[in-house]
Order: sequence, then C-alpha cells, then structure tokens
Amino acid sequence: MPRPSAKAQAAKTAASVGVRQVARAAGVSTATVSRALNTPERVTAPIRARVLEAARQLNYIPDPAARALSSQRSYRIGALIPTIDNSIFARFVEALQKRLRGAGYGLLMSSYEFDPKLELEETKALLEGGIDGLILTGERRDPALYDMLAARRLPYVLTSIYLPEGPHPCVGYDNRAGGAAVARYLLDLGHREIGMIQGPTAVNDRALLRAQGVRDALEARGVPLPSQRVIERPFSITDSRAALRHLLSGAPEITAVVCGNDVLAIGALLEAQSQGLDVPGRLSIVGFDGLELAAQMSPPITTIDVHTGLMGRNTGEYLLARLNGEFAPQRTLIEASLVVRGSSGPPPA
Amino acid sequence: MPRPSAKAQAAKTAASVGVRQVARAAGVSTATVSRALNTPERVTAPIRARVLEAARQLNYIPDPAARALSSQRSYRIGALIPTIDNSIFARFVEALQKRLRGAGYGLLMSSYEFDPKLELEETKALLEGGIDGLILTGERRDPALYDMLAARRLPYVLTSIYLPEGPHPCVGYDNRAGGAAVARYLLDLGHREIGMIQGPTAVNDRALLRAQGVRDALEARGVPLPSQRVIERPFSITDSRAALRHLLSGAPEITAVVCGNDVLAIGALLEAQSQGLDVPGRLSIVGFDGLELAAQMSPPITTIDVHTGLMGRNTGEYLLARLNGEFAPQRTLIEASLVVRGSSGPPPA
DNA sequence: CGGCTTTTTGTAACCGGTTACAAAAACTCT
DNA sequence: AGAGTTTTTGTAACCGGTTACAAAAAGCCG
Repeated sequence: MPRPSAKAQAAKTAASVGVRQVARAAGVSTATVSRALNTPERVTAPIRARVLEAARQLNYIPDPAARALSSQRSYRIGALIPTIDNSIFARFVEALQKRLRGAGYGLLMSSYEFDPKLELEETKALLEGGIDGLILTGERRDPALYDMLAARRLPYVLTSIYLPEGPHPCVGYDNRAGGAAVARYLLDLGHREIGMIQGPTAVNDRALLRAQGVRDALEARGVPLPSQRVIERPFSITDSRAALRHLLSGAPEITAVVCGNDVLAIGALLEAQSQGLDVPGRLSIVGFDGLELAAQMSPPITTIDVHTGLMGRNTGEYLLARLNGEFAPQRTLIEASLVVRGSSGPPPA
Repeated sequence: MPRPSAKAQAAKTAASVGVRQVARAAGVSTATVSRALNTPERVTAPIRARVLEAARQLNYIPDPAARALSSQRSYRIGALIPTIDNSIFARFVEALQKRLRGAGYGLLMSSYEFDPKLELEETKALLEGGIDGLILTGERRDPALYDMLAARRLPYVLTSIYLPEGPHPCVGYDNRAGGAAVARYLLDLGHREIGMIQGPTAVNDRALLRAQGVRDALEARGVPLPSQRVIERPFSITDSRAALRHLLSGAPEITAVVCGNDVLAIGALLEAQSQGLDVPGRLSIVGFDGLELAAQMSPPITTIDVHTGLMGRNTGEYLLARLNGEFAPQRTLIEASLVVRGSSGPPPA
C-alpha cells in the first residue's frame, strides 16, 4: 500500500520552496537561513552569501502567515480614517503608507464615516484580523475602544489632534490654536459681524476644538458670536451651501464666515457666488485644512494648512519606533499655518 | 532542576486562550471546536452550543496568523488604486470594503499615483504580505505584474474598465461608449468647434478609451478634432486650468470642451469663470465620473455618472465568489449614464 | 436484531517559519 | 598549549490553528 508516501508526495509536489529547501541547498540549518535573512549580522559573511544565493536561485519567498505565527507579529498596521471622501486624508495616507512600506509593514485602512459605532466595529475587525499597531483620528470615541487596545497592549497613536496632556500618544496639529488664528486674522481685517459653519462637534473633537478656538479669539476681543450665527453641518458641499443660505437669511449683516474645514468653505463660496455676492468684497470666507481645490477656486480660499503629509510620515515614524522598542516621543506637534488668499479681505465700508 | 517546567509555565502564563482551552472547557476535541466555529453544520446542535458558549465565556479570539497558516488563506484582499486623491475612488472603496468585511475579509489598499513601476512594486509587496485576491484598475500595465499573478494563480479582477474580450476578468463600465455619449450629446446641441482636455493616455487606458470614444463620435458625424484642440494633462485642477488657458489661446473658436474626468472639468470651469467666460453661454464644459463636487459647482457640471459604489460591491462579489469556488461571471458591465446639468448648452448663435 | 451505511467526533500530523538552548568553533590570554 | 570566554551554527520545540484519517456513534433495512 503506497498510501503514506503518496500523500507525502502530493504534499511535496504542491509545496513551494520553504526555509527547509533553502537550508538544504545552502548546506546549512533552517535556523541559519532564518538568521541570514532577518538578522544578517548574526551570521558570518561567507555563509550569509551562500544562503542569500540559494534563496535567490530558488526564488524563495517567506510565507507571511508562518512568519506572523512564529514571530507573533503580523507586520500590519491598521488605520481608522473618518472618511476617505476628503482628499485631506489622501496625502496623509500616502505619506504614512510610504513610510510603513519602507519598513516592511502593510497598511490596513478602514473608514467609518464619522459613526462611532462603526468605528468600534471596524476596530474589532482590524484587531481580529491581526495588526501590530493602530492609527486613530482624534481623541473622543467609545471608551470600549480604548479598553480593547489596553487589553491587548496594542501600540496606537492619535492623529489630526495635539493633546498637551492625557494618556494617549498623538501626532497632530493644534486645532484650537488654528481656529483662533483664523478668527484673529478676520478681526485684524476689521470684521466684527462674523458667522461660523462648523463641522459635527458631537462626534468630531477636531471640529469642536476649531470652533472653540474661534470663540476664544472673538471673546478675547469682545466680539460676540450669537448662536444664530453658528450653524453645524456635516462636511459636505451640499450641506454647506444650504448652511450659508440659512446663515445669510438669519443674519444678513455678517461680513465674514469661518468654516470648519475647506470642504465647507468651498460650499460656502459656491453658494455665495451663485447668490451673486462678491467674495471677498461683500463676504469673506475662510476654511481649514489646505486642500488643493481650495487654492484653485476663484477666488482662492484663505485657510489653515495642516501639513498632513508631514503628519503621515511622523505617525509612521512613531509607530515603527514603538514596535522596535525604540524611544518615541509621546506627543508630536505638527505646524499649522495660516495661508492668506483671495477669499478674505476687509469688510465692506 | 525545574527547567522545562519553568519554561512551560512561562509560556502558559503568557498564552491567551486558544482552541485547546476552549476544547477543554467544552469537553470536546480541538477539531470539534474548529468545526463548531467554521462549519457549524458539521456538528450536532448540543455540542455546537457547548462550544460556542465556552468560546464566549473564555472570550476566545482565533489567532489570524495561525488560521492563515493552516488554512492557507489570509482572508485579505489587496486593491491597487491609482490615487486616493480623487473621491471617485472613495465610494468605490467604501462599497468594496463593506462587502468584503461582511464576508470576513480585510482590504489592503495601495495607491501608486499612476506610476507603473510603483504599481509593480506595490503589487509585489502585497503578494509578499499575503493576500487571497487582488483588485486592479484598468488593463494596461507592466506584463510582469500579470506574470506574477499567474505564477501564483492568484484570483484578481480589473475594475473601472469593461473588456468585451481578453483573458482578464473585469467589473467596470465602458469608457469608450461614455466618451462617445458625451460627444454625441454636444453634437446634438449643435456644437461643431470642440476641444478636449484628456487624461494621461500613455499610462491610463481609461483616459485613452474615453478620448477614443469622443473621436469615434466626432468622426462618425464628420466633425474634425485637430490635434491642437486636444491637450493631455494629469488629473489635477491646476493642470486643467492651465490646459484650458492654452486651449483657448490656440483655438479661441471652440464652443465646447470635453474633459477626461470631473477633476479636469472642474478646473476648466474655474478657469473659464476666472476669465469671465460665460458657461455654458460662451463655452460648454462636460466631465466624466460623477463627483459630488461637479454637481455642486455653479453651474453644475454635465458628466457621465459611472456608479462606482455599485462597481465596488460587484467587485467584492466577484472575488468572494471566486474564492469560494462558486461561479462568477467573467465580465460585469456597470452602467454609465449621461447626467445633463447646467455647464452645457447650445453653442452661441 | 445483526450487518451495512452514514454521520459525528477525536487523534495527531501539519502549515512554514522563528528561536531557546546546546554544541561546536573561534578567539583570548597567561 | 590549554583553560576560559565569546561567537557561530545546529537541533528541535513551538506558535495556534485546520484537517486527513480513524474510530465511534447513529441510522437504516430486511
């Protein structure tokens, strides 16, 4: 009965090259092959050369699952992005991915459309799929999520936000200071009748901080911001256009509108123009983020550039350092700079 | 010497719950646990209940690496997207991800910025990271990439393109027909002096097909499209604005511009407006893709809606079917529909 | 009710790497 | 040269699931 051999045969035929094959070809042990590939400095030069040559000749590709199982590392990083439907995340993800790829890590990205429940679910799915680290956006979220991370001791980092204190590592910019900066800029131009179209503050702490920054600055100069001049809307052009209509009908005296991000600002600009309002002559509009499109509108939109490419690189840097057991600063502040363009100017005389 | 036991001890302490623990708790074998979780119908109801209860109580989470190693499946799908900096891919990816997640698959997305070399590299990285299937955009690319897929027998599918024949499975729309449709629409309006701002045809077969469709339609009606009325540019607002300037200076008589996608159309519209040209009175502008932003511009832009959400779902569907050994149609045509809006009208009298 | 088929469950090998530990080799120094 | 130390290499266990095969249990039928 040729049973067992037949089975072994079949298995062998299907099997591709593994460490054992490479080891045999190079005349060394499997341990040496593994070392030659992963920690080359722990193997003498001639042997290393033999192994690498054998691996090359056999066209050896390590099995990622086997590696993950035995090393207890998946070489995968998860990233939770509120939505990919905003190109502000494009540069971030691109830079992040580039940094991680260079270190042998893959990126698993999920979006949750600003829905905390979905965020929790996606996190669960990422954890169960096996990741070595996680990237989150902002701080506020279901505490259960942080519990899960703690239970697994999973390295993570918050982005798009800078927290001067608290337990969470972060790489991001100061939303509140940014909000204050645009508000001060408008005040300095002479605006006193100011309105605001803010993002969804309940589920988005960046939107909340930006709005608070604006309030801070206005309050400091004694300029009021009554609630009927503040409208909260999701980040969409359509919603923003409706918001501006509403704002102007309720408070036609306003001369400037601060928008929670550039998407809202673009919507506001389009609406103002289709109403025949001169921007910035009649109405100044300022945004936040630094989208390419904002710069290309007519007039180009004044905004806060938050340098998300830089943030992406630094975020990758942070996680890689943590995963390698190296030092990584708990907080990294990304500069955010006011970019003055044509959509803002002095109020009408 | 308590050596071995000490070691075992340490290992056990660190170890979290696995199939063995669950099996012991439920009073069954590890095989039964595995079956109860993965193929519940192969286990009697009472035993299944016991196992599931034990797993729940112990808070058991299967190790994805171990599962991948022994089942030879990573439960991961790779997707290569030209760029995430175009929200047309946002809906696609979102829908795709939703479908895959629902079936227990994670999505590894990479972008390559329309660079074929980078695309090849990213593919290699994805393959070496372990994926069960791959999603590509368009057909034309380095043949080495297809070779790699063939060598591994990796299921894959092309998207954003529909190929009536050829070896590759695809889920996508007919770019050429779409291009012809917009051109015919303009012809029907009475336009005879038509220009085109097309995408990078050398590295992007969708852009090429769209342009060909336009040429087809014009030729069929005997309307010329001389080369000085065709400009090729990368998909960016900035480039598109420059392109329109150039086009109008070289051929001021044109009354309509066909754009390779909505990003180009938006740029063209912005440029036309900042030159004080009436759209559509003086110049009609049409795009391709169906971005939200295009619909929100003033005037809203006439375009071809390619239903990428639907495409995403169908793409997921296709790969899942293939991975489960079920039947999956080799080609799926996604409808693309002309959406007439305010940016187009009859030529000036 | 005994023999035969079908279904359910258990045992243990296996996936393909990594790494603890031991053995061997190379190096140091008196 | 030989004892002691350090470095290099090999052996084999291990990671935590899945699954082939065998054994046991259940179902069927004359």
